[in-house]
Amino acid sequence: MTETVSICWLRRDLRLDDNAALYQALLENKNVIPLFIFDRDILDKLPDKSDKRVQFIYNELASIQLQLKEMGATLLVKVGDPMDVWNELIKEWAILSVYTNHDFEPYARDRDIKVGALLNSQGISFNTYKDHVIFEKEEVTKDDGLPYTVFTPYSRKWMSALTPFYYMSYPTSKYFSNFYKTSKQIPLPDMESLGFIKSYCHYPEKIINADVIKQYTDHRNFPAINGTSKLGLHLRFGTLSIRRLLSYALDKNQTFVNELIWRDFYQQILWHFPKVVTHAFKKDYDLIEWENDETLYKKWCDGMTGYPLVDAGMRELNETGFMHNRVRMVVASFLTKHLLIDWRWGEAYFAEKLLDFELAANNGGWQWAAGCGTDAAPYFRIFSPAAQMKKFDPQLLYVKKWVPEYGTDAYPPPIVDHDMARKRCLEVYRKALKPL
DNA sequence: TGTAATTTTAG
DNA sequence: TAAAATTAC
Repeated sequence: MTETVSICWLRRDLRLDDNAALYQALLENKNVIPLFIFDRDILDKLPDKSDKRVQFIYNELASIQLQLKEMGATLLVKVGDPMDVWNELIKEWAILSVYTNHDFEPYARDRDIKVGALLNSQGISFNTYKDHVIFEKEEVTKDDGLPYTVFTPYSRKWMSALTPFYYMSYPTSKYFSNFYKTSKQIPLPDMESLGFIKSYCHYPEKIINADVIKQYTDHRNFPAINGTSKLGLHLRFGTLSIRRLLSYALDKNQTFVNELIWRDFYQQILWHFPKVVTHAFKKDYDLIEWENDETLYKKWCDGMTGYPLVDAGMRELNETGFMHNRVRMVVASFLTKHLLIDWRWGEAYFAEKLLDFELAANNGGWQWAAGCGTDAAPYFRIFSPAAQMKKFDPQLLYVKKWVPEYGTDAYPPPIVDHDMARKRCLEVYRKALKPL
């Protein structure tokens, strides 16, 4: 191979449209090849071998492959440890430069430092871009340059810093002629060779629903209403550009925009405070003496707690890979505060089950619920599952959909008494946080 | 995006 | 006396 190529490494940005790294790659080069690496380290840790997110990635790659084929180009898909793969690629191709988008997770940061060093040592430039968020890293900080750890002032600064520059789409398609041209398509490895079983799943559509955005403020808290966008999966894997979604929502609904700001907020928290992956943001909270009762944990997982709203949420999650956000808060509060089970257990369960699982947001949400996170609910803010149900599912439409036996003998009695659990939680938290 | 107990206020 | 406001956790 004598002709040089440039590679655009896709990760959580599975689209050809409005993609920062791909735009730069195509603008500055000819012979651009998009690449995806199925990372064995990540795949092998997934306990469910029919994981629907792996299938989602696979489907999207197949779709990208098809789009490229129509242009006489191809996608390159590799399987293995990223460092091994890059060592191979260096031998297989005369690589001029590599382009990719930022990923703020500790594992990804470490990986990218290593890959960058390897490429640079071979005289190959490694160019990285912001794509996944509107503002990253130090772009929105307090006046003294320190990161915000409270949402409200962060969101104000975020809004005041926002100009169209930050949500303009990258016109990638203008430069599609710069893809590496080949008549022979490189086939995708099949799911079996990745160690997974093909699964068929109905994924939330990549459609911005005008009514949902318009009515978001009034409808978002009611799980029986289809009032949320369900776009989390597409934002997670970059099948929808955050810039396109923001520019659509910006003049329509600030409440919805705030949710997108929460997304940036937790990404920058993860960037500035990577220890949150394993530790409470407020470190005294790591002193809480969790009960960690495995039997109760199992009942929570299975939606058999005897609290209808909690059980409805867990059953929705188990069956669909989705849970309404209001209910996510309720089940998280219940696990940590009523059952006194370590928030990391709940975080791990969500990570396994949610199609829209995103480390930054999931970790932020769980630490918020447990009270130990940034801008977290004070520890004495304990949701009453019954009161939440009365407020947000007064007709029991959501509960009855997921817990049809509610109200019959078949439904289990509560696994803990609310009053007792509430008082116990206050005591246990107070004990750990006494020095405050 | 909290709840429950207690106190105050309107009528 | 019930609703509203306040307070404590």
